[in-house]
Amino acid sequence: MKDNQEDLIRKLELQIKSSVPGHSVDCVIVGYKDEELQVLMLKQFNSDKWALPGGFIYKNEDIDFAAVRVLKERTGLEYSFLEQFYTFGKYKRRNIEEVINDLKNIGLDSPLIQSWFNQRFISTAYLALVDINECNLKPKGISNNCDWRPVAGITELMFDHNKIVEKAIEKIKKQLNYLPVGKSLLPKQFTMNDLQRLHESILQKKLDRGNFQKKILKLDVLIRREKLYSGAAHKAPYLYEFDDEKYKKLLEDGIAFL
Amino acid sequence: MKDNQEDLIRKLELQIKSSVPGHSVDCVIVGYKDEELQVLMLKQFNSDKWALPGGFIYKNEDIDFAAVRVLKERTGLEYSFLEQFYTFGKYKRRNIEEVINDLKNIGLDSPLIQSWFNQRFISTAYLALVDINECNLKPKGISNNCDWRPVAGITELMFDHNKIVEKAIEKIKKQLNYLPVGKSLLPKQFTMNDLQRLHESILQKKLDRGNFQKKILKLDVLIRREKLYSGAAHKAPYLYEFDDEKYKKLLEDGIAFL
DNA sequence: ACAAAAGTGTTATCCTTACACCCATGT
DNA sequence: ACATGGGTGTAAGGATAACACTTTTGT
Repeated sequence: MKDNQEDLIRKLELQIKSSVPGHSVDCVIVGYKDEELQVLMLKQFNSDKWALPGGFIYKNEDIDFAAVRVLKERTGLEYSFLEQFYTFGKYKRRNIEEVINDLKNIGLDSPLIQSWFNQRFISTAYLALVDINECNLKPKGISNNCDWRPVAGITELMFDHNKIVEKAIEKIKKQLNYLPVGKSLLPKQFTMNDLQRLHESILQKKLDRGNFQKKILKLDVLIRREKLYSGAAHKAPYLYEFDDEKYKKLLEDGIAFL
Repeated sequence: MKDNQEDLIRKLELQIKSSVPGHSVDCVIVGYKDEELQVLMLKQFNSDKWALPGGFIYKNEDIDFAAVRVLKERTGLEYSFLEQFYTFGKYKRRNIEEVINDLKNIGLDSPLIQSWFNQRFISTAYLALVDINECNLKPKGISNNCDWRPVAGITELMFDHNKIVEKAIEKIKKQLNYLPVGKSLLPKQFTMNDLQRLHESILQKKLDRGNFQKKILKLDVLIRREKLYSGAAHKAPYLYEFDDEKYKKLLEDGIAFL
């Protein structure tokens, strides 16, 4: 137990020494489960508050790649939708006392670590859209707890992370207008109803069934597969999947669909 | 002359000491003149390349405010459209040798200054839309030249500034779909033709005169004023100005007009 | 009178919206 | 047979795009 702690301290110090000071990345990793958007959150430092997964930027690393690294570390995913969306740089965005306290509580208070976390940090935030079923959550390093939290039920987070999540969700809403986000958030095959409920849960409003279907199909990015017999007492719905070719083309052409 | 140089060095060193290391802001300040979008650019350090106006972030200053400060320093404007749009953090985004060389050439090579500019810098970029007629350009500090450059004719800039400008222009195009940018870029009063040409120069395509007029007027944010007699041999056009109240409301409601 | 550009009108077409209708399925 | 939800159809209204017509102005 003691050794483990020493190990952690040495590891963290090593990371600190090879990272850019004063700047971090935070990832809002969004998935979809139980008909709700979910954000991957973790409890760091034994804190009582949830926080976004984040990381430091190695001295010779592009910040975009730091975000890719964080995403992979937490979910195991290598390729996924990932996009920078805002940089949070308010002078007092972090409550430093809180951090130092948590560090002490968990016994990670070497001088180097203390002075590192005592800095002002500017954080660049990234939005990732992932298929939850493909994620391999692994609590790592100083965070002992890591789980999906429904967007609607998010309470007070660490620092300014509530604002970060808020801005990320806004971003998704806008994305929806020119990007069929289902490709990233749903499993490979899904029913039209699945897709509609996803859109409804993002837009927070009911959509007309018939019109939704027509609109999506007119985009010409879906392939209709065999029917899904769910065992329910009604017509079996078709399964759909995205046509990779056409999806790619849609992205390139940057076509609006609103 | 020597004293002046010493002064500059001391001033710069003072600024360096009170700034956050490794992070800067760059402003793409966009105006409209001669039927073209124009970007405010400057020649720093006697370099042969143009660069965007930028600045460092004081240790106790929000980054947003650093951008406000840069905008004011360069244009004299206090209130204007100003929005963060991207953070550029590639490891090798700046050619450090180039900078050090320029610093030497101009005689600004104290050890502190050298080591400061020798750092990796991550830069958060802001887009400002301004009315050129209201700007008071003032070359200041280490930059001896400062002027409006037409977007179309921009050649090779310092560092990754070409990319920054490119992304800013993309942003404006998107803005145009839900924000009548004329409010920020045109003088208080203008003709419908002025506004149309502005839109055309942003979208890089011709628009139908009749349809444009109807579309804009339907937005219900313009007030029609007296006619403008230009002395030309044709019907005099009306002057228009934005209705501040309705414009504000439009922004709040976030109404799309595409 | 005429050219030039401003303001307004007309029409066909497309897209959106609301809702109705029929179809397949398991009980 | 029937309730349930899936797929498709229709008609009204609104937006868009192309283009024509009328008006005002200085020469």
